[in-house]
Amino acid sequence: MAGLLIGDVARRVGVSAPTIRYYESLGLLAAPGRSTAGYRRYTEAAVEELRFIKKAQGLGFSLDEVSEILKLTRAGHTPCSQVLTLGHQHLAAVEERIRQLQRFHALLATELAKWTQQETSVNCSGLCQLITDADDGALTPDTQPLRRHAPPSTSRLSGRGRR
Amino acid sequence: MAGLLIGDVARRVGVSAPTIRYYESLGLLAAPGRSTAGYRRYTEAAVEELRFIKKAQGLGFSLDEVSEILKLTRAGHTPCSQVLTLGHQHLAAVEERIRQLQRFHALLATELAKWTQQETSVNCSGLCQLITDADDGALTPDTQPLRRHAPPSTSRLSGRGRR
DNA sequence: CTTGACCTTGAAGTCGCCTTCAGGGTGTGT
DNA sequence: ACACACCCTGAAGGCGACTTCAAGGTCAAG
Repeated sequence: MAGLLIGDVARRVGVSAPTIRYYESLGLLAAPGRSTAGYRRYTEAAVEELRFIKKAQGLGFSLDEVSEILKLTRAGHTPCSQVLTLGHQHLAAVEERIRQLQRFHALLATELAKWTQQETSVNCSGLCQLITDADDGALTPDTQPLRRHAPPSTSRLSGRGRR
Repeated sequence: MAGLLIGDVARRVGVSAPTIRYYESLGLLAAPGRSTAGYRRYTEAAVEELRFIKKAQGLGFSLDEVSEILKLTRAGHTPCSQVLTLGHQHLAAVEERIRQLQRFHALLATELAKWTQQETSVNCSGLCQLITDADDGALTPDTQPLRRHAPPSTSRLSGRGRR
């Protein structure tokens, strides 16, 4: 009656309970009320805030940025112009990244095609030509390694202990 | 005369000296000869290897993968079929990532456009609408925050101490 | 013979975003 | 009375690719 338990919120929003505590520790999520036993008791508003955080994160904002936005919001300022600016920055970054990846894609596809053809004549003279021949033009200074594009993590589902 | 010092190699390739040592510690880069004083002495071949590593990395291979490729190469096997397999995997991953980013881009652009129009009516009621209104449809489970797209790091330039 | 820019090592710190652990309390059904 | 699923805290671990630190040794120029 006194509100949702952390696990309920977690299940509703689709994050883990420790994640929620973590957000609270960052000051991202306001500390909720507590039951006599010390259990966190959340309101629907808190669920919405959490959803907001997740959504913002999904939109490419870092937790730091989300934190900024929320601070401004809570301080009464409408942070939307800042959000807009950040948003445009993100948009530009995304565009750049897409272009980068497309160049890379074309390059990789071409190389792979070349290689699949002359399959037998494997002239990996010292260093594999596939890579050595790569056109530098497609490479940006800090091309990202495409991290975790298929992580065997059970995390996000967080389907631990249902009742 | 005995070869390049680690700093020379670093400057030539555009990485930091510790990075080179780090690669060596990973077994990525073969341990070079040493001067009587114990200084690493590199050959041009080593510079090429390092360039190879950086290029492979730029192509989206992780250091682990680069390591695999190099091990196979050194073992005399032409790793090209493996590289080919890895390459195809990367191609698929890149395609997926591009699709993801394009969905994200469309979403963000739409939201920004909406927002730029009704600029004045900034009704950030509690939580910024810009984000709250975002369509869930485009958000993938693990959309990546596009980390470090403009970090104030002096790292990569590594213009420390020239003589 | 000192200065200062280089080199050496191993260990620890950084970043972002959590997850996992250890050790313990709470609340409900049987 | 007991099991069992939940809750609490603070600390530590993990990923990937490095960077930074501490505490020294080396070498060429002035």
